Amino acid sequence: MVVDAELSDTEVDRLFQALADATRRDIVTRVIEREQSVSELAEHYAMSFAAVQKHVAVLERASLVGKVRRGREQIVHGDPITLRRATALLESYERLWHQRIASIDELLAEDESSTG
Amino acid sequence: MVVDAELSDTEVDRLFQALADATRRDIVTRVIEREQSVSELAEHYAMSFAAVQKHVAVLERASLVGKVRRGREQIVHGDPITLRRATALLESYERLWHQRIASIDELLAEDESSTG
DNA sequence: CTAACATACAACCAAATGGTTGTAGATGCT
DNA sequence: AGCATCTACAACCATTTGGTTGTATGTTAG
Repeated sequence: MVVDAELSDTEVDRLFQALADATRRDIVTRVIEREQSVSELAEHYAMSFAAVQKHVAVLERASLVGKVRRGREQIVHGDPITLRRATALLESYERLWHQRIASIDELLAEDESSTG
Repeated sequence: MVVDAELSDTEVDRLFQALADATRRDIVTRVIEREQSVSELAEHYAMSFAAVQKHVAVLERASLVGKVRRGREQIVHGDPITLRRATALLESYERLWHQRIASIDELLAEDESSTG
C-alpha cells in the first residue's frame, strides 16, 4: 500500500479544500462506514441531488472517494490511502514542531550548564 | 494542554480551508521552525505584502498561528494545539476505517466457520 | 415498450477567495 | 522633528465555490 508518494501542492490543495466543508466530511464518514450510492447519500442533506453530486465530485478529484457503477447506480466508496496521506502530512508538521522544541531544550540545557 | 475539545463544524471548515493553500502551508512551516514578522515572511513570496498579510489573517482565524506585537513588528508564531487537533480529526477518520475493516474481517471469519 | 429511477451535465447566480493598489497610523532611528 | 519601516485596512477585480433549475441519457422493473 503506497502511502509515502509525494503529493504535489495542487493535490494537497484539493485534499484540504475537499475536507473544508461539513457536508463533504459527512459524506466521507458515511462512505467509510458503508459504501453507498449518490442518491442514497443525497437523502441525508437539505440540498438538491445535483449539489450532492458536486460534493462527491470534489471528493473524487481529491481522491478521498471513488465511484463504481453498479447497474443504474454509482456506488461511492472511501479511499483510505489518501486519508492516510493527509494525516501523514499533518503529522510531519507536528514533527517539525517537536524538533523545534527539542532544539530549544538543548539550548536551555547548554545554558544551564554554563550558568549553573 | 487541551487537545480534545470539540471543534465546531465552522472551526474545522476554517482549519482545513486555511491548509488548502500552498503559500499558507509554507507560512505555517516557516513559523513553526522560527517565529518571525509578517514582513520577514512576505520577503519569500512573489506577491504583495498585503496579500501575505491576508494569508496570515486566514491562518489566524483558523488558530493555526498567532500574532504578538513587538515594537512596530507583528511577530507570527505557530499554534501546535490546533495542528494537533487537525491531525487528531483525520486520525479519527482513519480509526473509523480500521473499525470497518475489522468488522468485515469478523464477518468473513464467521462465514468461514459455517462454510468450512 | 413504457414508466420510474439514478445519474450526468449545462446554465445561471450570489458569495467567498486570492490577488491588486492606495491611503493612513504607529513605531523607531538619527 | 522628520524620515523610513511595519502594519492595517478599504476598495476594487477576476475567478472559484456552493448552490439552484432544467434537460438529457442510461438502466431497471412491469
